[in-house]
Amino acid sequence: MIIVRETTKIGRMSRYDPSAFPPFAVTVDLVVLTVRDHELCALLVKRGEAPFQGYWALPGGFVRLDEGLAEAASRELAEETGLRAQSFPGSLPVGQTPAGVHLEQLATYGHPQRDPRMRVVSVAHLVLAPDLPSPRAGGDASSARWAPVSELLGEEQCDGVPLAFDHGRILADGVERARSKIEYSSLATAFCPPEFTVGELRRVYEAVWGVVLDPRNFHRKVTGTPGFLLPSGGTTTRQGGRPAQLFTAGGATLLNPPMLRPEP
Amino acid sequence: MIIVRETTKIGRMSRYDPSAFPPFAVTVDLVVLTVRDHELCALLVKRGEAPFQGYWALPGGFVRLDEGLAEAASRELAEETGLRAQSFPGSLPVGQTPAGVHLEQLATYGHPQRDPRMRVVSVAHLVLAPDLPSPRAGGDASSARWAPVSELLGEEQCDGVPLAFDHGRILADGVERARSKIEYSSLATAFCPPEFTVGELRRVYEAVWGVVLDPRNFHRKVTGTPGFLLPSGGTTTRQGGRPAQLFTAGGATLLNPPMLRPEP
DNA sequence: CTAATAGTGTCTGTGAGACACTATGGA
DNA sequence: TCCATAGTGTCTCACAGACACTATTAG
Repeated sequence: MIIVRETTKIGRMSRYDPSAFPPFAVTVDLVVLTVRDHELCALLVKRGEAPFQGYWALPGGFVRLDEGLAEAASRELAEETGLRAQSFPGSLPVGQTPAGVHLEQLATYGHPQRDPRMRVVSVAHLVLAPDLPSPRAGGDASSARWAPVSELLGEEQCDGVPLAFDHGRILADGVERARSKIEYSSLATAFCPPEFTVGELRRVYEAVWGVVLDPRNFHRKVTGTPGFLLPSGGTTTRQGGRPAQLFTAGGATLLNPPMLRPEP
Repeated sequence: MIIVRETTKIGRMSRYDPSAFPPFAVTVDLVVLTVRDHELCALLVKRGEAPFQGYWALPGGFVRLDEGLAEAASRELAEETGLRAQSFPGSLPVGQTPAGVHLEQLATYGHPQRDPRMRVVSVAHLVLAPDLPSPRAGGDASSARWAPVSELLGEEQCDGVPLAFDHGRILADGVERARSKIEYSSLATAFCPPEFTVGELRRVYEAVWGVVLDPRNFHRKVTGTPGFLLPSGGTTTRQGGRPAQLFTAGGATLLNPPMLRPEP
């Protein structure tokens, strides 16, 4: 039987007795990814207090008792970067602003010893943003930076030092989510400014996947997928060469057939 | 034991002050899916106490302070069904027993009002199991049942009554995860007994997707994908007709190219 | 025999990858 | 002029879907 009424034993209490339950702290952590200078980068903040004082960590913070998880992630994002990401209910919490900043729940990490001081369960969220001017962390610019994920992954370290807590694993999971999700969705446009060229979108795929794609086949593929790109009418030569058409993200979210990530 | 010292300033406390944090209850809920009689079914338990007394709900329970999330899900699964699912660390917590029972984290649900009594954050997990004899809920068989998801979804109700809490949405998310994951992984074998035929595997796909697949093309596809199926040598006529080769699940987890789910 | 399922072979259309070729700007 | 990038056309191979046909059991 599931129900036990003794409230003294934390591990064996009634399943839904509201007066006695094991108390957890719940936080949100953010994997904020962008493409800068042909490289996939993640936002890191420097910890100012123990434990892991002086280590780089993912931005995040406590969930308040009166706010939802996506709401908390959104608030932390705004507090630490000034970005605004709108969340709305859906099949798995996913949000996207008109500007293209994308927020979705990633996974939850709750190993009993992941925080040495107390039992913390962290609901990690993934944010995909276009290239941003420069990070600010609550006004303190020196304690936040964009770090290329290639330096962070593999060894899971930053300047030779691992990230705080289990943030190396969370970051790796977030990067893998982003890499696989741009295969079958139009999410790569979240890394682009409101108007972008096919070449700029291709460079996003190349940076996220770390590969080189054939420009001609890529062009044929993305312009031939209905709903992926909407021509905005204008052109630009900001990449040099022949003027390129400008596009905005189309309404389609799922790409069928998907973009294929080349094998190693 | 963790003590909350400052209960007055819940919303504005220091990010990592261990002596003061908003206290949450953390639970795991389980979306346990199986294929019975050509139908995708989910395990439900009947609630014996308020709120939602008498309603059907997903199995689940509190996470203990000394166990991880997958561990808690595993324990609840064993307590409520007798199944054993092994969990191990990986990119997003995923586990699979030799017998094929598969456990993975699904998503986390933490709307402030999802439980009317207190603030509960629930980490939902997805379990895929082969057809099982009959459910038992801690020995109380009358309070657990397999319900076809077709009756539960769409209207998100059961016998005309919705599931307790937000379990209708959690179930819908779990079913969608299962439906999409058998496209590009060999996870459909988790619904099969240790040895199975190509026809039995095809009926799993048909039940989960709710479609009819061409037996010849399906056979060519799955037997032609390296690492998906391993011939076990034996044959069976349990489905009638010509004896069919028996297979076990191969080592491959990702199918490339994927199985294609037919359009409506 | 018939019924049922298992398994193979063949054709066709779609689309990805490779790559030649043309188009249009700037230095 | 050269050089860079944009964009089109064409060929080939892989593979999904449709479906004819054979194989092997039970009844």
